[in-house]
Amino acid sequence: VSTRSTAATIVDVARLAGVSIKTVSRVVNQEPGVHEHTRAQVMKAVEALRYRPQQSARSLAGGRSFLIGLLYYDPSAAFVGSVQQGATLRCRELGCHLVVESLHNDAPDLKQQVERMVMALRPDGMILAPPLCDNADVLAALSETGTPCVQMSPARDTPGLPSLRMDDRAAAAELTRRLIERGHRRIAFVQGPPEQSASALRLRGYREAMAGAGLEVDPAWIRAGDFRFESGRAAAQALLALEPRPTAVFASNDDMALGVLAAAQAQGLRLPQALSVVGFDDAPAAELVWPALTTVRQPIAAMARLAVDLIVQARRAGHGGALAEHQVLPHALIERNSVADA
Amino acid sequence: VSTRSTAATIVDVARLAGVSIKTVSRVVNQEPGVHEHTRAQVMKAVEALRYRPQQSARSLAGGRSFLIGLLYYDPSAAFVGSVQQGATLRCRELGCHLVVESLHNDAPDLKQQVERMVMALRPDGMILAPPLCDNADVLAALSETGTPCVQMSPARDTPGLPSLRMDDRAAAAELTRRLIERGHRRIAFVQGPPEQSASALRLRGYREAMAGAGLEVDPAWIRAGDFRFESGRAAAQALLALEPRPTAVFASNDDMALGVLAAAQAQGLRLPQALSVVGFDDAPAAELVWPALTTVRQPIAAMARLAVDLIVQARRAGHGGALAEHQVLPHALIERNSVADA
DNA sequence: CTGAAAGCGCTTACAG
DNA sequence: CTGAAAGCGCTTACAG
Repeated sequence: VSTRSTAATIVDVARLAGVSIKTVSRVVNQEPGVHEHTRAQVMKAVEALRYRPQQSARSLAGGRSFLIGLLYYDPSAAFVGSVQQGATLRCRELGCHLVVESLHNDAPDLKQQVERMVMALRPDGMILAPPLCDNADVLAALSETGTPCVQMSPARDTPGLPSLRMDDRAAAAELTRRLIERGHRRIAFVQGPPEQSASALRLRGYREAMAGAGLEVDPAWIRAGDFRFESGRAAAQALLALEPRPTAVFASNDDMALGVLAAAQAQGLRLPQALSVVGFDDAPAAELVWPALTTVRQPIAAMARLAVDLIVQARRAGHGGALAEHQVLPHALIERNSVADA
Repeated sequence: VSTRSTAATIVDVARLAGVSIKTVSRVVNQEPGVHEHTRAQVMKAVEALRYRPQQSARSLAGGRSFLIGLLYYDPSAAFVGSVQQGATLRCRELGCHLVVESLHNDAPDLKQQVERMVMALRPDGMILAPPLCDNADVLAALSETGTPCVQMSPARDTPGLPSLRMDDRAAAAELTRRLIERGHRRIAFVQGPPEQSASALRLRGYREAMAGAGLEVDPAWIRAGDFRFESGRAAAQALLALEPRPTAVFASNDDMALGVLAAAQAQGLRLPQALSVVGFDDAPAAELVWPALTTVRQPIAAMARLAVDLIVQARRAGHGGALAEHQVLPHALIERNSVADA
């Protein structure tokens, strides 16, 4: 015997409270202009019947679905996991729900896939994780269907398209300065892939800090990488062969930093004394290795919450309500055990 | 100018195709009993108008929401990520969508939270990741609301509650046998936490394989752990102090195996020659370390797809349609570089 | 093989 | 401050 068929509707509540369904609707949606006594009466009926408004009916009648979409490409990326976590929590607080969709960034029918989802679900808004947030097809589908969306850490800002990010350049500079404070002078740098905007920004921050401390950067210290473990390992092998050897390595992300750690340990170096290593992202693995990685924590949870807030606000303001633009959120330096004095 | 307000409805399609909306509905839902010519006509109109049926209207009228819920606790768990990935992909193929919800396993109002979600969304079914799949409040809320659900790797099976899992015991035995084949005799084992059912099963598999090869298990080789990195490291420190030293360590999961690796390397051991290590789970980090971990890959993607299939089938069979019960899916041994000949 | 009618459970726009 | 009416876009159950 399913309780489903017997679940209370707005009519049941109205009857029990002795009011019209319109009044119940007002109370449930916290609209103003209801007598306090009436409101209490209705709430009592709501509790007694355990009434919960049904999303599909509200959506059909009201044009708001209480659904927020999260579009992402790489599900294993720590970034995406944190975005999702932050977004679901905020959604619960605001009474909406998160629908997730994993899409290939280079799928030929990507635009159609997005269109299909949007037309079926009519989400109140979409959160776009990188790199999908920079995908022209995705943005076109969303724009054509009039779906509000928020870009998370996009490669570049688009006028009229709200985006949330941290300051990669500033964080990289800070991290580099921390290394310098610990006495390091020969600090190597492993870059991220050129197609990701964060790569250049982090490198710029590093250079800025080095220059600010009056330190020359030997071009041999700068190695290419692709944000993956292997590239970090390869870069470290080259760096460790240098004479004199760098005393510290700044890897543009944690996965590569793990590669640097592995390469150094394979050569029998005692860490962190023989080589200091820092990463970026505060990936889950960052504290699962030895030495635990000093790194930068992105304000992803805060960004995700804000994204949900922006969408809900825009919805309240009516369709096409303009979202606030381009915000930069504060990051945090996480100091662990991978840095020693030079 | 939002395209939303002008999106085609079933009425538009019916008019263009010169049929009733009921016929359009039949074609769109692939119901039998429509003349081939009529079907083609309707499809043409659907394409021309780019018509997509709206979830909320279908849900309200038909009692199927095309929404599937995924309930999980720890978002950073690799298991959950894989489940989600497999589920979203299958959902897309079947025309439904995945709504995710992160819940604290010990939240006081857990039951209400689940109830609230279910009453609002009326999902066609729920996928329950561990440890939530064993939570009495969650199961009660789902059962009371008549929501079909599938347990992923539950601690124990419940009659009438469908579950999907792998054979932990068999996999652990296989992995142990592989170690034995490589010449290892003194194989240590790091346990998982006692409250997780997989812990006991993996230990049993290990013991079984050892006994099968006629090898005695020294009680000192069995160390307690809690599935976390640190516990693996601590266990390894104790094991490496043994005389004679074990030549291989079977850690009950990858995170602990990483800890074993770290402890061994901290003592200057050359891996994998001086110590073979195997894990369990094939976590993302398993191939990000050196030596890359030999481990067991759970059939999570297959489990997730199956879970979606079961829910969709049950829905087609009508409310409360019974789901198939208790299936065990095949796993895979992933051999990398962390095992050397003894 | 096809369609006219009723209704799912809400919100909107309008009155009073 | 409150309510009666209409309608959102579909599917169900029933005819023919």
